[in-house]
Amino acid sequence: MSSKVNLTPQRKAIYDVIRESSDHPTAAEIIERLKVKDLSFAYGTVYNSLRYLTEVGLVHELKLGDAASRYDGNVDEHQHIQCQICGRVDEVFTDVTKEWLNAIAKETDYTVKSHQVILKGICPQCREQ
Amino acid sequence: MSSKVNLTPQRKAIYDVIRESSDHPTAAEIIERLKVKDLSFAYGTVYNSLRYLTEVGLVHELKLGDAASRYDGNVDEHQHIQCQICGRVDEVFTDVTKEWLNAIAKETDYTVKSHQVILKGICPQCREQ
DNA sequence: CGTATATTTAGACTAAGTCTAAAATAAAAT
DNA sequence: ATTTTATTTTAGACTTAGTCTAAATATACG
Repeated sequence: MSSKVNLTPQRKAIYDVIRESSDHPTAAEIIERLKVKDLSFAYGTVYNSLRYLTEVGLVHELKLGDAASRYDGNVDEHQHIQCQICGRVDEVFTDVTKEWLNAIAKETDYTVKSHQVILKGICPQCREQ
Repeated sequence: MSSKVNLTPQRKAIYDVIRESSDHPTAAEIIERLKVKDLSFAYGTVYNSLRYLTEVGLVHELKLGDAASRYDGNVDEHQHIQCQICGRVDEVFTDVTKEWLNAIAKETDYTVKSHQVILKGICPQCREQ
C-alpha cells in the first residue's frame, strides 16, 4: 500500500487548483482555473487526473446529484450541504454516529462500506433576501 | 394546494411501471418495461412524466451518483443502500435522528430542507461469493 | 542506449437528459 | 357545437459530462 504517488506536472497542477479552491470546483471549473494560469491540458487528461487523484486519496469526489462531480481537497471525513438557491456547497463536520451505521448493517444485512450524506437547504445569505 | 393531479395515459402508464417495479428502475429501464407492454412514448415524454410525477410527489427520484436517476414508487421517508458489486439498491428505514439534523443546522447556519443518505456496501448475496 | 511502461493528447464517441417547434388533446368560452 | 386557449405529446436536434481510442511523448528499467 501507499506505493509512491506519481504526481506528473499535469496532476500536480490540477491538485494545486483543487487545494487553492474552497468552493469544491467541478472539472469544468478546474479547467477554467488552469487556463487563468496559462495551463491547458487535454480534456481527457483532466478527467484521468481527477480519477487518479481520487483513487490515491488526495482528493474527494462529491456527487451531489446535480450533474457534474465536484472535487474537494479536504479529505478529512466530512459531509456537505448545498444551498438550493445559489448552489454553493459548504462542509459539514457533524457526522452520523457509528451506532446508526451499525443499525443499518443490522437492518439490511449489508456490509456497509461508505456513506455520503447530501443535505440541501437555504444558506444564511440566501435566507436574508 | 394539492390541486388535482393530472394523470394522462402516458403518466399513468409510467407510474404503473414504477409501482410494479421493486428495483428502482432508471428511465431507460422504464422505457424497456413499457415496451414489454407494447407502450412506446417519446423519449422526452418519459422524462417529462418522471419530472411531473416527482414534482407532485407520487414518486421519488434517487440520484445515487452512478449516472442515471432511479425512480421509487415508495414515497415514505426512507434511504437507500447500493451494493458496490452488483449495483442493486435496497431500502433503508433506519433514518438519521432529528437531533442530528438540528446539530447540522446549528453548525452550518443553513435552514436544512432535505437530506439524502447514500450508503454503499456489499449485499448479502455478493458477500457469499 | 534500447526497450518496456506509463502518461498525455486530440478528437471521436456515449449516456443521460433537455429543448424546441409542430401536432395532438383536453378544457374553457363563446 | 364550434372556436379559442391551455396543456401534453412527439420527433428529433442539441447539450452536458464524461469515457474511449490510437498515436505521440515522456519516464523508468535493464
